[in-house]
Amino acid sequence: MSSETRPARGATRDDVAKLAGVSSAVVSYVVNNGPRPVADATRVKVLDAIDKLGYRPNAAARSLITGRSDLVGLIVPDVRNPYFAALAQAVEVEARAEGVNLVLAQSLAGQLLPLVESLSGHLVAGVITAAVPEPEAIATLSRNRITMVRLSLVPPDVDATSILPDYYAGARDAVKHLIEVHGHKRIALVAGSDTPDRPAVVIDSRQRGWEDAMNSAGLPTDAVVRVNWSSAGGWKAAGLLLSDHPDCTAVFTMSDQQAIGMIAGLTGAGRRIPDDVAITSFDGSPEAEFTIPPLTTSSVPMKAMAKAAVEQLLKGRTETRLFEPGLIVRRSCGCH
Amino acid sequence: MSSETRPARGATRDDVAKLAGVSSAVVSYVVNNGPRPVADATRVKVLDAIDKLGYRPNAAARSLITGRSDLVGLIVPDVRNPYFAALAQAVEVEARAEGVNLVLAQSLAGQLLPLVESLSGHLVAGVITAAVPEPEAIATLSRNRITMVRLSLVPPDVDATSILPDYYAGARDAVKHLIEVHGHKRIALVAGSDTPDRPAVVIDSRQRGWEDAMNSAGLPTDAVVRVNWSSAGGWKAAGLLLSDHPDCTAVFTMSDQQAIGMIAGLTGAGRRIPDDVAITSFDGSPEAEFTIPPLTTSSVPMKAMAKAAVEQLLKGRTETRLFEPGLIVRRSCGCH
DNA sequence: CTGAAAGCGCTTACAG
DNA sequence: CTGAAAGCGCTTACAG
Repeated sequence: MSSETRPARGATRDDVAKLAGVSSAVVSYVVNNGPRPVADATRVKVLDAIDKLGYRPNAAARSLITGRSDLVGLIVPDVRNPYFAALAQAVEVEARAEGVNLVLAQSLAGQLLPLVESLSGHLVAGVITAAVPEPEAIATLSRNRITMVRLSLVPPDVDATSILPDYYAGARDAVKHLIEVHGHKRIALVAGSDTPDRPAVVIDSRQRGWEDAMNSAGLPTDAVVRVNWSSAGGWKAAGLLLSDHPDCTAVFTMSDQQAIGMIAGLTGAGRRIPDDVAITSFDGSPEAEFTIPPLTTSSVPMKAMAKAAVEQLLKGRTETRLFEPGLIVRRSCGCH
Repeated sequence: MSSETRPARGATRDDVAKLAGVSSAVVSYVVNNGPRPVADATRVKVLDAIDKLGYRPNAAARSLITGRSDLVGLIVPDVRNPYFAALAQAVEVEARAEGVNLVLAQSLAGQLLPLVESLSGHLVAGVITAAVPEPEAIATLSRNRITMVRLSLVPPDVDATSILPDYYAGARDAVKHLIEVHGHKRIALVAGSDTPDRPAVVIDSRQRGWEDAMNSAGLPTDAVVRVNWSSAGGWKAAGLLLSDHPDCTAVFTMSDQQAIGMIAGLTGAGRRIPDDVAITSFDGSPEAEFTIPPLTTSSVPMKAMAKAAVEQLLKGRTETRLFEPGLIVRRSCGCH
């Protein structure tokens, strides 16, 4: 199944029991704070022995008997993408706070099934995914009764536990800002796609947010550019915008990475931001503060979402929850 | 020790054995391709049964008996930092190629000891760290006979297995480029530090590379700015450069994140890059392509390093290896 | 080539 | 409050 290395045996529970002069069951009671009470004097002896021996419970033995582990799988497309890096960082922090170790798996444009199979063998307490799982992967998880939580994954399947930002409201409010505060009438949408050539399988709620904001103001929604969710995609979108929709005075990009590439592309083409083209984005990533000009963006409450995801997993809840982004206003939209 | 959820029991080896009409030992032989040979006809029966039952070996039971697991710990300060994200991505890919699952742990300016203790309990095959471990953490690992590989960690302790870029040569060559190709005479160093207020505990080899390049050319090495390894640090460095070393015509930054912040800071202050201040950096991160202007940077061969780190861990080797960065020339240094 | 059996380090009824 | 004992699902000598 895998390449592995040297054994790493340390003191066992029996060693501790012997040194403390108690039975090994008592050591368990102390280590786990139950399920039987232990006299204080006994507890002290055991704790001393544990300390003296540097004893760590063997997670494998514990897993074997309890049928679960303190492992949770996290699946992201690619941690190099700053959005997923932020997501992974937040989930790791929340998981650790709950005593859970995070197994990182990247789908990198591949199938999730092998990842999920590998994770199942570890009796993971559950899987948090920010990548789209194919039906086979979902089936494997459910066969092994492993909980799956979708984090920031659009769109949620029906019945699936999802923790996600309110993409719709965030996008709508950002576009409204461009319309109502800055008076723009021609605002393009830079949509994200993993397969830019083909139309999206489902409409991203951010697109609906943009459309509704435009429609409410009686503005046209014909200027749509669909590119990868990356800086390179945004760069490409800059070119498409200038050639296909030269009359647009503003843009809403679905991700900060796209906005970063777009700024580079537009600036390289001699356009000034926000004077020639105003930009508002979505994500709220830290690097949005250091673009030139600094980027106005809808900030996703990642920490709260990560916490909710870990909680759902551990508590076994299955409700879907929406988190409101907040617009961080900087110079790229024309403010200041 | 931790919050955990529902059991996830599936078919066991005995179920497979029963269905295939063989002993459970034979199932092991098939699953593990050894250590005993199995007749082809028998193997087929077993494989069929495995398939039919959706059987996955229980990693906990296997770990318990073999004393090791297919888990490897990866410790980074913070995955949100694009450099560590790139590192984590590369290590995850190489680990998975070897059938190994990566447990992500972030030190986030805290101690490594609790992370290491948590990992030890899982009989991890080893730990790869890009964060500085304190002596207690090192002791815990060695007590549990867990191999530690330091990846891109400066400076390596004596005797520790380290996989790192040739910081010295990379920095020296980058600075030489500024001197020899572009004729700069006053080149500042933006050094990194986790504690900018205090002097660095050890001299980063990148600093020595800068110094030696300057010294060889008979140039002064008094312009040093020490800031955090972040965009925010680079932004701050821009201010310090303009106030403390206004005569510098070029800068070598130790990390791309710092360069990104520095570009934003200098541009915000009305300086043109590379005309007023030329910049060369270190890392080779993807976003360096989308700064304005695009950033010249020494590219670290992360994939090769990650592969070497995983290999060292699994093979139990302990040599230290250096990897040569390559200078990616873009516009920030004055080229093109 | 195949199988019966011991044992990895734990947890948890159960009995005291 | 404490302990003896069964058993989680595997691997691997050992015997056949």
